Amino acid sequence: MSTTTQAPQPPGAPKTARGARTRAKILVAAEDTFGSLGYHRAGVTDITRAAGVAQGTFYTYFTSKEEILRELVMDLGHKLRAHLAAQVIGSGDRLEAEEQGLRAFLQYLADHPSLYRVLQEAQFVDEAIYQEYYETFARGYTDMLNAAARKGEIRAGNNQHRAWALMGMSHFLGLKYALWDQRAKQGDGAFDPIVETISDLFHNGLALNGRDRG
Amino acid sequence: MSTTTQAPQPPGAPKTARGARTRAKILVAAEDTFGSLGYHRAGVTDITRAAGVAQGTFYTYFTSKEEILRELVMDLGHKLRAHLAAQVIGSGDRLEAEEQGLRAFLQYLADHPSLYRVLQEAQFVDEAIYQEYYETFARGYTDMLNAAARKGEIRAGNNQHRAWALMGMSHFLGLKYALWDQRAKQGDGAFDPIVETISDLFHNGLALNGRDRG
DNA sequence: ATAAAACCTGAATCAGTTGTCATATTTTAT
DNA sequence: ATAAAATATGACAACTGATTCAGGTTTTAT
Repeated sequence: MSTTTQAPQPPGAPKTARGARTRAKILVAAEDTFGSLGYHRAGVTDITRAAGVAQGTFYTYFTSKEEILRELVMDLGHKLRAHLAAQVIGSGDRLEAEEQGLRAFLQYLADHPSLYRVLQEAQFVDEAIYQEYYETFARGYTDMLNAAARKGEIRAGNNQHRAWALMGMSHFLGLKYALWDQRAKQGDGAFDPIVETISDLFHNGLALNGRDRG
Repeated sequence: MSTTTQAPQPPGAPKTARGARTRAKILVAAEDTFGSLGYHRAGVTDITRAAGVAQGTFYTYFTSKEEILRELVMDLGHKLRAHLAAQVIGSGDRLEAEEQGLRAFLQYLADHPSLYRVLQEAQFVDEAIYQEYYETFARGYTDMLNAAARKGEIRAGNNQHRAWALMGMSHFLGLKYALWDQRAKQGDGAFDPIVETISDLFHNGLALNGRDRG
């Protein structure tokens, strides 16, 4: 048999350049629409209108509104991780990478506010995908911290706990300063004071005297 | 005129013991129902069924499904703050209070998982109330850190940034360890290792050598 | 005891949604 | 050039779920 085994395309995959274009348009429109209206307020109608196609076309490529959200979440996650990874290369050590990473994250959020909304709302539509998103992130983060600890760049400690704590810090700082506080999102060094505060925490802790205790 | 000026009751306020009871039943039922089904999946029907009253009764006390969510958010916020405040009195200094507070928060979340879901979902129903919740929290937190800095209990630094960072840490640690990781939620010291990790961060930072830099 | 106020009921209304389908158009392969 | 496959259309079926309302029941005040 001529076994030119094609990678089994998912059901709604386009088989034409035009189809691929349309699918992509819908995806972008969904990101915008979910981002501004929110998942529940956004109807499929709103998405297709924004994409400039008919309602029915949506169902040529996606089986449901929920499915497109899932795809969006994975998409945005990949993009963010790629962006952060790119911004962090060239850091001398882990602590420097943390600073760069935080800065890059805040900037990315300010530039792509939809990411946040889509992701956070996904939590209540399909909790599994939300968990997976953060567990994946945390796994990578933990590994990096473990490597840094081996290299003697950071103190020994439970790096899984730390990874979740650091993700939480970034998340809330982003929420407050990149999304809610509009002023000063412009300008390249807009987030420097925040990064500086966190850097100080990493280098010196919060206690007045950096000594150990019980 | 006999000016016995009553505090102007909100529209749907009950005027009878029975009414107050019913209203309370609905509120509790709403917390449970939103908590387990989520805001959107939970119908008013589900709430009233859980409360053991007819649909129509709901609208005797609340003007909309959205309104009861708002009330719930404020309610839960008050309860949580009261709980944390109570658990933290008797701490020697701010750092000890942070540890106690984190432990108490994690335990509270494990015991009242609805809090989290209701609050996070409120974000997409009425963003203003969500912001207000955290801004209120942050304000109090910042004040406490400022006071601690004056007393020399913690390093000088931007305490607003720190407040948001600390809230984020708690939030994510709670998400992961109090809500998602089921194992070991029992037992009094279940969260001790986590608190220990964060305590170490506060006392010694993340860097290997607690020296200052640039 | 009785009228008034408060409270409760649940069927009906009403606005909006997702997802389907028969049909029309465009692209691809021969 | 032409048939087959892929893509696009938009009206519509089927359903969901919030809110209303006219009328019954319980509580309160006199």
